Amino acid sequence: MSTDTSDATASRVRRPSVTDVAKLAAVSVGTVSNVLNRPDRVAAATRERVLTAIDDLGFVRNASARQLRSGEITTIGAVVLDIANPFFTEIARGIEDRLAQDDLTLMLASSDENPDREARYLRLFAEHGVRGVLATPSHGSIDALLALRDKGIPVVLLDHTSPVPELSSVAVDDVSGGSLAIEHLLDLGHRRIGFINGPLTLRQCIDRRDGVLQALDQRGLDPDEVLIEVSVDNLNADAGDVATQRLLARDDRPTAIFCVNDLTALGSLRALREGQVAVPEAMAVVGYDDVSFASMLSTPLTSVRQPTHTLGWTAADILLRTGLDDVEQVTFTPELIVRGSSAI
Amino acid sequence: MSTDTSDATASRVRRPSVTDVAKLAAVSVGTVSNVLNRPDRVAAATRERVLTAIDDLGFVRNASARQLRSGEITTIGAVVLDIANPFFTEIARGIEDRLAQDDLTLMLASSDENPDREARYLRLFAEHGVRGVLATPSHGSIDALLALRDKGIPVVLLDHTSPVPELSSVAVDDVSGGSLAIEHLLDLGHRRIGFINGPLTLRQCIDRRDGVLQALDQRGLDPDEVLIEVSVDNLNADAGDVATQRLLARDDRPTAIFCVNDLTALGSLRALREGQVAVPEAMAVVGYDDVSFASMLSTPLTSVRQPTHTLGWTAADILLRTGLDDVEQVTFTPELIVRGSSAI
DNA sequence: CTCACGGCTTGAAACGATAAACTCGCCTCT
DNA sequence: AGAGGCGAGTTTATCGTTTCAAGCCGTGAG
Repeated sequence: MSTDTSDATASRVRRPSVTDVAKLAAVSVGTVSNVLNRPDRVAAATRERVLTAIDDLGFVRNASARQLRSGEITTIGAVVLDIANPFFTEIARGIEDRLAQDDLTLMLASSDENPDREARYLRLFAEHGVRGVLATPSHGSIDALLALRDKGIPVVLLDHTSPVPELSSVAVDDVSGGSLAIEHLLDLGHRRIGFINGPLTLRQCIDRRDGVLQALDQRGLDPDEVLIEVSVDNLNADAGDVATQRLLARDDRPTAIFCVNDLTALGSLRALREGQVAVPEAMAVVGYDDVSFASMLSTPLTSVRQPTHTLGWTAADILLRTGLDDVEQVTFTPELIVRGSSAI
Repeated sequence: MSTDTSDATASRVRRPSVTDVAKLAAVSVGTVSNVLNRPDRVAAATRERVLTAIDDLGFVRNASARQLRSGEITTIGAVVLDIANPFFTEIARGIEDRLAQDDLTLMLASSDENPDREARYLRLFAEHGVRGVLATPSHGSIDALLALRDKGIPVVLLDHTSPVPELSSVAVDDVSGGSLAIEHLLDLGHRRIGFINGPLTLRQCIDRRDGVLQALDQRGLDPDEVLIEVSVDNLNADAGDVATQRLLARDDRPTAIFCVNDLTALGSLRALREGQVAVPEAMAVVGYDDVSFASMLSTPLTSVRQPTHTLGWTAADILLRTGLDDVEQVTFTPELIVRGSSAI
């Protein structure tokens, strides 16, 4: 029995290589390579022999050696802000679907809005020589991405309009999304509005805020009077919960809250329920992203919808179509979905 | 402008290699390699010179060549059933967190319950020579996973008790989870219960069903009388919606529904709302997974909670700790979280 | 004065797969 | 009959990195 194990172990020590296959099939390595890559150049009988040998040995191509020699690459890398956020998994899905068309694989990583983590993944991708990178940049990582591009790795920004002309990007117009949300609340008559925003190091947060301010400006309203801004570090439910509690504790409690994304809004709704604040009667809530469950919440959530799947698909498509040769900057337009959390 | 582009392209043709660095720093390639891997063996002055050269050239290690020569591997692969399902993204998170401790990277892929897709990813992982594989097997893929293990790639099954003694696995006891759910409904007095289950090719679906049947048996109830089984192909909201409509159309409409996962339950709740069926008064609903938003739904969802993050973390931990040397099969116990969708 | 030693560096041989160049019969065409 | 072409294989250089035996050189012990 112990013999069994050690035998098995021994046979596992080294993966069989083309040389082993060649030996067993009594041909040269070149022929094995031909069977693998240009089967039509090999006589049927020989091909059969080689294939049997491959089967017998359990041979699997070594991707490293293959890539080293041929330079052919089948992987592309993507860094998103948070893999636990449905918004990003839907994007990932869009990416995967586009890549599958070309038989490519996705290396998916989550930066957690942490520039160090993002940098680490970008380095890793570069070392692996990925065919290209899709990234939702966090603060200050544009330079790293430009450097990547200069090294010959095509980059497409995800959910982020490129701040420089050299990078392709796919984004949703978050400024107009921010306007959409706040105008809706203003139309409903709200004049004290809480705005739970994420760190202003994130482009999404900056833009949505700009949209909010623009809309106020257009109506001649003073942001200092209308808006109560609360900032959170993470764009998740817990952060939204805490921020909402802060808003509720204030003397000048707002009558509406605009949350920078749906996860935050989820937490906000939780805090409101626990604080026994009626939604939308005592407090209207608007979220952003329109994640799949937004319509199913205790109070269906009004939210700004973005074409997530299309976003990912398009980003991958631009990457594969243009490579380094061209720059394309696409912006989609968001749409407000009004539900029970704001309208009565 | 077009000149700009072509210039840039030209400079990108070849990535700088250790040889280039060595030349610039006027040392041998061996020294460069030492700076990279065993910096303490290199004199400080030399090390500085090499590091500057690396910086100047923008040198990035070639992971393929590195892996080819040294055999050292920093990637592990994971195939889950559906990356859009929060249950699996939480698992992925657990995996990532464990891997980060050892500075390893995750290649995450989604099989969509499609054995061909799964097989393709497994092959890809094998070619890349990953350090190990975590997989939520779909129907019939156990053999492929055993073959992988025989090739020297450690495998840990994810959310799946190993049917064979050779494979490590991390799972939640879905049989007892199924019992938990159905006993809860029986305790509430329900005697006609709809059971929206996924394909019986999925182990999760089989086990939860077994748990249901066991619980009925234990109470001396006849499954044929109590249970109305409806089968869906996909474990998502739309499938749950359609299945629920089918249940509602029946003459012997049930008074409760047990959905095999929360996404299905989400769809079920949607159908019930649209059909104007009061939950839980006219229809109790129990889900499975306790995804993050289960508590926030229009009717907070009773669900069977699983330790998702821990599941992923443990799977990765077993993989890294034991490798091929040992087999560990861990089973966690699920927990019923009762909420408004079942209790009045 | 020699020799051994230790710190630092070098140079060349791998790793596994690929592709270009080449060999060797054999057939066809002029 | 000789040139040329073709099909089926083989040989071999090569990708970029790591590793390892070997070399160099100054120092302290014998």
